[in-house]
Amino acid sequence: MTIQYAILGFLSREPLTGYDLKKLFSESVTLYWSGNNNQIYRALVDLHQASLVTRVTEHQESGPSRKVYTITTNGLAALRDWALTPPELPQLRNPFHVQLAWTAQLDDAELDAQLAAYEEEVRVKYLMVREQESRNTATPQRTARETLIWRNIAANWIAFYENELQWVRALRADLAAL
Amino acid sequence: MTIQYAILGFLSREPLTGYDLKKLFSESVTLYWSGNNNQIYRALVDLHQASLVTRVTEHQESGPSRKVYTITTNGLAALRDWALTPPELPQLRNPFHVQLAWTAQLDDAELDAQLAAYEEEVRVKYLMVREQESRNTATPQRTARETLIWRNIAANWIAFYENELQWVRALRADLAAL
DNA sequence: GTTGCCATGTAAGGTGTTACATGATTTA
DNA sequence: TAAATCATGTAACACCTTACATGGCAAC
Repeated sequence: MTIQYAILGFLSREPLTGYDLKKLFSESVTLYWSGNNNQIYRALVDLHQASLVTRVTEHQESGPSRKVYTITTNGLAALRDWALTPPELPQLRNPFHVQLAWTAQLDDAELDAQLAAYEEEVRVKYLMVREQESRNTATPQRTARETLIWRNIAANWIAFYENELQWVRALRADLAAL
Repeated sequence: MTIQYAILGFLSREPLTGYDLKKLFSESVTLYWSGNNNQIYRALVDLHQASLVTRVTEHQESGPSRKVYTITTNGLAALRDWALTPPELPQLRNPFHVQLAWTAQLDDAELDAQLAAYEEEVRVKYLMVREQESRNTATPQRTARETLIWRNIAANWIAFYENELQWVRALRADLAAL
């Protein structure tokens, strides 16, 4: 359900094609959709049927024709209504916790190897998020308020991975001390 | 796929029924399954077919008959193999970020009301997690190492919500200062 | 007497991912 | 000549949630 509003959000800045949206989603770390076609193209059909967007097909000489979607006033109203909807809690799922919880059969070295692998994964992701934020891709910059919000969303992700790194390092140290 | 291993993990401590597992999942904050019947009972059928668990039906005088599942040596081996599997990154999805990102149409008061509502939701959840951890439910306590791990998993969740609280409070202050 | 607990399961539907399918143009 | 990019879409499947269905017993 939410991906439709994420799409409406992007369209509230400028008209885009499905392909554009696909790239925006797959490049973004903060938006959690993988940018797969199935969801995006279906969502666009739904949004169009609900009159929240209009569609114009542009035939190009070189390359395939593109369908450009533009948000309608209905769409803007829907986006505003949704923005006033009660906030949901973040959903965190950490399969590694489940894995960790049941490592009774592993010896100390095997356990630490798993923790080291996790630490490395988190470190790489952390650097990726930081790097992407420093390049500052796709930030709206419409108002100072919006810029502040977008910077803080990115900061939230950075803090999350920092927290995760600290945690796994502390756990490894505690286990070594045991 | 992972819920099967989470079930195997619980069964590695003691034999349990589907109903027991359902309660364990729905009471646990760190395991992210809602504890719905559909997944659990289907997973148990699958595990049984794969010979990772055995099933014994106990007919009770008072109340319905219960099917008690016990892990097999195959099951223990499967759990061990899985514990050595490469760790996955945590998946965090925060619908509120998406909502926040597109609040350009809201005025300052409306925006802060949303942030306040989010802060309150996080605060309540945070207190719940802390409270549950202090009651220390369902901790295995088989070895010092396992106890340390379980305490740290809980600590990770507490830190996560603490981080989220700090973040939203800082953001509200920043926006107020703007 | 209605709610809650014990205990099993099924149905339906929403959400999300990977892979498949097509085909032209540009870049290495 | 192989690959990446532009641009659309479909198929299959995994995952997860809510609600439905049944029925006895205990507690308030």
